[in-house]
Amino acid sequence: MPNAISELVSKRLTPMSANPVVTRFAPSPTGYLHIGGARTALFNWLFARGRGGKFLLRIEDTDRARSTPEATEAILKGLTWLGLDWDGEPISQFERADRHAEVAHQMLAEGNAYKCFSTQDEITEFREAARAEGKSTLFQSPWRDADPASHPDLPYVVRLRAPRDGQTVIKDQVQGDVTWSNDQLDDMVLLRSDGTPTYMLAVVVDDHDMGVTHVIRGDDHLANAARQMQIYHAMNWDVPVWAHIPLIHGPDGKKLSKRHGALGVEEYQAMGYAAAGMRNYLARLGWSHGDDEFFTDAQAKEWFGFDGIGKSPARLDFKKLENICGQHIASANDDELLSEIVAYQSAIGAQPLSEEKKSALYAALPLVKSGSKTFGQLLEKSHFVLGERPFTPDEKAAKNLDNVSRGILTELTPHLQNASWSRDALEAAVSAFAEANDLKLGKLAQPLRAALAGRTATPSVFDMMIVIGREETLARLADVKI
RNA sequence: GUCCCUUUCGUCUAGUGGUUAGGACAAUGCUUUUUCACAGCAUAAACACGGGUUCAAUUCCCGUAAGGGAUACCA
Repeated sequence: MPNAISELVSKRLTPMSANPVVTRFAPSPTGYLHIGGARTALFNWLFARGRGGKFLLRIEDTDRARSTPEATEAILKGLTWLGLDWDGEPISQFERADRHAEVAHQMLAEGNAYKCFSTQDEITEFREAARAEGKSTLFQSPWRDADPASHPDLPYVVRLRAPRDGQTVIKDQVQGDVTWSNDQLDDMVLLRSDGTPTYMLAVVVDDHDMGVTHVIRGDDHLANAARQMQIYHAMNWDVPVWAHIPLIHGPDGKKLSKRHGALGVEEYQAMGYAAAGMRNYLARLGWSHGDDEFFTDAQAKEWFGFDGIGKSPARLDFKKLENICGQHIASANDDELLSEIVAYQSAIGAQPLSEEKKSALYAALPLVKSGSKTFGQLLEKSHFVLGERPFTPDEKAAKNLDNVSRGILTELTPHLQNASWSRDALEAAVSAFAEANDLKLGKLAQPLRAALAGRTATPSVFDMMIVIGREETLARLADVKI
């Protein structure tokens, strides 16, 4: 009996970890890249990149009915937006079906697997009966020990001859030691009756062939790890280090649904979040490094490890996401910020900015980036350089442009005409005018703001005047003149 | 049904056999301010419950409850 060993034990971080790290992200292309998948990818990326290892991509497209090239495209696009770069070409699991079958046949030849001729109807019937009686629904194939001479000439599946005694323990980096009694694990199907490999087989073969050293994935796979380990053992292959991370839940604590959070990452891009902020927020969800909340990629790569990963599922909190993104926008380099904004606009299908507007926006970035949580807010705040004369004030701004205010602005205009065009001089001129007319600065600044930007949320009026220049400032004031 | 996992402020989390249980987001109030925002200060806010073990339990053990996951010829 090849599987007579009574205990299968996976390994912990072993001295093997001195070898180069190889991680992988293995999405199935049945839809967009959702936020949970994105975080799994991020963790794998962080772990590999922080250790000079490789981060590979494998598309698990063996489910032909549900897999689409569009979905693969969307996933790659999502990862690219998030800034998670992978090594080499993505591997198609489907294309490796021959190799998977080869391994299954090897197991068959070595007696670690067997042909099972039970039909699905028979199995279903068995399970229903077992459930009705409250007994274990684990299917025990009658063919496990059948004499090959008795095999009928019918379609069959290949099943693993799994150990029935003893236990299987996964030394998980996040969950700790998790133990299954082997009698809880049935003889899983390796090859379907049409000869195609099952996921369980394909994952193990691919991870092995790709040289994956650390498998970091959602804890919905924890139970799979136990079964997969039996395959590793049957093939006498090195077992990777496993880390099963808790899933992400929606804000209500329920499983993610379309209503809250289970959006494609491209939706997050369209909502105007900065990719760096997204990475930071996602990394912080379920992982921590002391009290650090805001950090760079370089820090995350250096700090990230299994120790900091929590065991309980985390909820999505858009407020915090916004806050973190705002901090990243504020601290971003202007050139990178500009190109990210351009990408954002194209993602939401907005008119691309002219070169002229782009440089105007670039000049305004230092003024608008500190208070903006999303690119949408940043752009809105930048209206004073992006809009065209004559500015149509929005509702709130219009309130600051009643006849009285416009009269005041008309009187103020000559003082600005004569002022030298520096921030200090302008501020002095406006303050002096306010004082002379017994006005509070705010009384004056609000209409001025409305005239210059047509908005109420803008940078300082003096900063705006510097950015748009004397001529434009005076022209905008002339536009609202009585 | 069976198996596995989880549980610290509303949320993300730090943390420890003896702490005033810390931080962040959100909330509230105040300060600053030419608006929004930013910033600063302050307030409120948590160890799921029940048993043990212990001089001492949020921390260790056992239950209970609640949540989640797995139980496929899906991935």
